[in-house]
Amino acid sequence: MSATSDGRPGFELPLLLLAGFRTLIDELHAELARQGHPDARPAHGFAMQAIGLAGASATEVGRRLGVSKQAAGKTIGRLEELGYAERVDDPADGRRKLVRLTPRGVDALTRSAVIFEGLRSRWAAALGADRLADLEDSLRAVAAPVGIGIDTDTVGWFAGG
Amino acid sequence: MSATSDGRPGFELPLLLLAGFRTLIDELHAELARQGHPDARPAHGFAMQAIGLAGASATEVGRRLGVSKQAAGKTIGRLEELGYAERVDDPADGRRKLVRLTPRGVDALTRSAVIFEGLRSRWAAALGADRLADLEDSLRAVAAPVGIGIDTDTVGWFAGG
DNA sequence: CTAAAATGGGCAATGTGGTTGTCGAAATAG
DNA sequence: CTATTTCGACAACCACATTGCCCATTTTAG
Repeated sequence: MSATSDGRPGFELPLLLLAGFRTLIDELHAELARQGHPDARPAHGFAMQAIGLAGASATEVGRRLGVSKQAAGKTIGRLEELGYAERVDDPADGRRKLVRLTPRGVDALTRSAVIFEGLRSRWAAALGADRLADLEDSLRAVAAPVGIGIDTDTVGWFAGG
Repeated sequence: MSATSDGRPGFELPLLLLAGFRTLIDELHAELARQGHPDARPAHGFAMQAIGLAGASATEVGRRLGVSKQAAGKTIGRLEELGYAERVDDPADGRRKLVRLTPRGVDALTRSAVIFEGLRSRWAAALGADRLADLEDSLRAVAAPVGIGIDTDTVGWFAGG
């Protein structure tokens, strides 16, 4: 039997993946808001992840996120305004400015990791640990690889800048 | 053993879901571009889905997409420019304007459905039909429900307008 | 039937994010 | 010491979303 004849319309699959993603991110941010980070947005989380605990240059952040350095610079500026990151001059290179997470930024990142673990545990409890592991394995097999430095040009990608 | 101790970091799950979604949508649009719709964007597809073959009012489209009527109106304007939709006065209600897909819009929607079926078949071949079905079942169980009228305020949701 | 309320659609202003182009300052290559 | 490359930022512009406001029309209330 063909894979298209088992009664599941093909367009449902992307919707389910998106719904799963959104569910996790929404719950993350709801919890993050409760824990003192009400103004953190998904885009900020990805950017902070790209900055990392070690810090990085704006260009490097852009590279990790898969966006232009200008876009990265703007997002970093936003994180600065929100108190999540700061820019300091690189003593070794007068052109560069090292972007570092503030303690508040580190706190947000740390809490996010904990919350994500909790959410995954919830899914594991609902589905069974092996079914969840299988789901992850499956996605890893068919989806384009995701690294630590994610691809987060999701906004522009979706809207089509 | 706890679900958090099986070596899989929690933050990978949302990334995998996003990667899966993006993979499908990217491949859809690559194929759509080959088939005569090079300027169709993901957002347009969702909007056309919301308009549907029967047509709808701008307000209704906004409701289905989960965005304001102004936002829906602007997206519809965009679809008009691209030749995918058209606005006609509703003879029964002078306030309303019925948004309808043009033949080109219907073509894009029809082709999308076919392409999605093909993509799902590819996944089924790679994973096995039952593993894919199980993946869908799992997501259906833990993710917020997705209807026909999807939630596509994904852009603003992500960026935080 | 007329006046008030609700509804549909569009305009304007604003916010967030992304893009390309450009430019000055600093590092590096020759 | 020049020439090129790289970093970071500014400007202009696009796409999408939001809220506030306004006008036309339909519906509902009195």
